[in-house]
Amino acid sequence: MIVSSSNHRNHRSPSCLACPLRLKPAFKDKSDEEIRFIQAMKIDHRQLPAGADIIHPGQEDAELYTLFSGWAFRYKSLPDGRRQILNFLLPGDLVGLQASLLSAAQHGIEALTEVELCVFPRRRTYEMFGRMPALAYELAWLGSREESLIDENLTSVGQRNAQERIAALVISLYRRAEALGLVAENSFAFPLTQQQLADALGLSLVHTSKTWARLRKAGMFSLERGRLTIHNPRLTERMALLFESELHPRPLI
Amino acid sequence: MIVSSSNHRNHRSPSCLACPLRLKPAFKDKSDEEIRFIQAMKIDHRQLPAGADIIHPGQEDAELYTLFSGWAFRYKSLPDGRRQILNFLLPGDLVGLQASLLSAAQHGIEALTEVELCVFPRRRTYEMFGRMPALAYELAWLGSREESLIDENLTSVGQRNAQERIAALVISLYRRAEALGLVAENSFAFPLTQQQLADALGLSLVHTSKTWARLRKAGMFSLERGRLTIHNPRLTERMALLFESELHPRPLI
DNA sequence: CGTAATATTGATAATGATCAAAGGTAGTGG
DNA sequence: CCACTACCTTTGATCATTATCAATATTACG
Repeated sequence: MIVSSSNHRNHRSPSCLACPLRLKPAFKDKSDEEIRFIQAMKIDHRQLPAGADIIHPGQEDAELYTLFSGWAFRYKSLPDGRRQILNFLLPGDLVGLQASLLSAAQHGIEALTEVELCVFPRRRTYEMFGRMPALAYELAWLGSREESLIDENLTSVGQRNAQERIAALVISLYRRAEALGLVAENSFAFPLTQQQLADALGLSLVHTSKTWARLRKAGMFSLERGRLTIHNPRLTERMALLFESELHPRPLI
Repeated sequence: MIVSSSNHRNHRSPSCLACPLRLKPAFKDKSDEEIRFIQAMKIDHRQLPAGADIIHPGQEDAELYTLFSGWAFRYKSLPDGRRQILNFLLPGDLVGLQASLLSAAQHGIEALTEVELCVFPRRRTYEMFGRMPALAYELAWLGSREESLIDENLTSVGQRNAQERIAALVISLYRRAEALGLVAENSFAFPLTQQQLADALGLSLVHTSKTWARLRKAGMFSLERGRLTIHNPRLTERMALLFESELHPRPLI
């Protein structure tokens, strides 16, 4: 399913000034002028069902989006069908910055749940750099933050074993959900299938299922009616072998 | 070894207008005005030996660099010493964009060979966004290109087997060297140790050595006096399972 | 209620990790 | 120029983790 069909246009487009995402702790304060500029740039507000393609691999005219609600993921596929999920996108995340700066998308982006997207014209990205440097800087900042997330995933897949990878992924999503105010009593909505987990972790479906079950039975977390509860976040962080950059001016070894 | 020591300052700082990197096919044309602005921003030209830290993990005041000559790599370490090499940096690449936009470096950057760096003040990055939007856009573009490289590495480490990973890494470096005009008769300078290869591929040193030897004996490439020759680049690309995004509007599966 | 998608489990195979030891190579200093 | 050292590479043997195959629950949904 391709985004460009207009059936999903939502005419009750919310005002950016009143955007609920502005209230979240994770969001920096923006001036009203900037918000008005964003509002003027916004050309659409779209709703898409779970499983929809937001950007398909190779697409050359991908617009720039902001994820207003729901989850999505970026992925890359090999010619034989294997695919790697690169990172997950949560509300407030920028969608398609890389695709709109490069001439063609080197990856796909798919809606994981039903999503709402704010749509901005890629053609005017360059204009924005000229007229709203603070926003352009913010864009670059968001891009760097995404890169940092991918760095973390690459480190996971390259160096951690199955248990550690699951712990790292789960705690990373937990922390992000927490920053958005989506965590209540250590639990948050967790819409991933095990196939998607496997594709993100670089593991087979079967091994993912077994390791997931083992950690669940060991009491690391539980999953009920689509909500994941992390019983001891700090412990999970330690099992994921997180945190080193703060400690060592030079890598240990 | 930390970069900030001034022993490595080189007072014969070359003019940006005459920068040899401007001549390379990979570089877009910039106006003389932009080049003069870059020249004015440039505060130093540094030389560092192989193995030197350019940015260390957690560093908060990392400057922004351009790699003038030599190779470097970005990496992340786990508390127990395992490390993942995230990507390699070749001449003309931006060094430390992520570190200068985020409050602290989430990774380290190390010189792989002796390097020369052009140094720009991180404090003035923001100023540049206001005064030279075209350059700011270029910066964001370079950042996206780096992210795209990491996406590719993550896909490799998550989905490809040892042979395919080696083929993919080797061909990726080959293509980048080619774009810089560093390839002659299918061969280019290749300064990596097997430990660094292993850390980039997410494989053990021993398995890397064995697989590397197997591919060498199978005739994929040869390595003599520090130069790698790829005997059949197209074939190597196919063995790496490269290229799908151009072909499929939707992933096969 | 039936059907398709998703999750679980057991058995076996393959890939890659670890351990250990021995060659190479380059650089240093006598 | 040789000997010494440190680092890097190669190789064989064994072990562990993860993949694959196959069959059976379970859940979600029209």
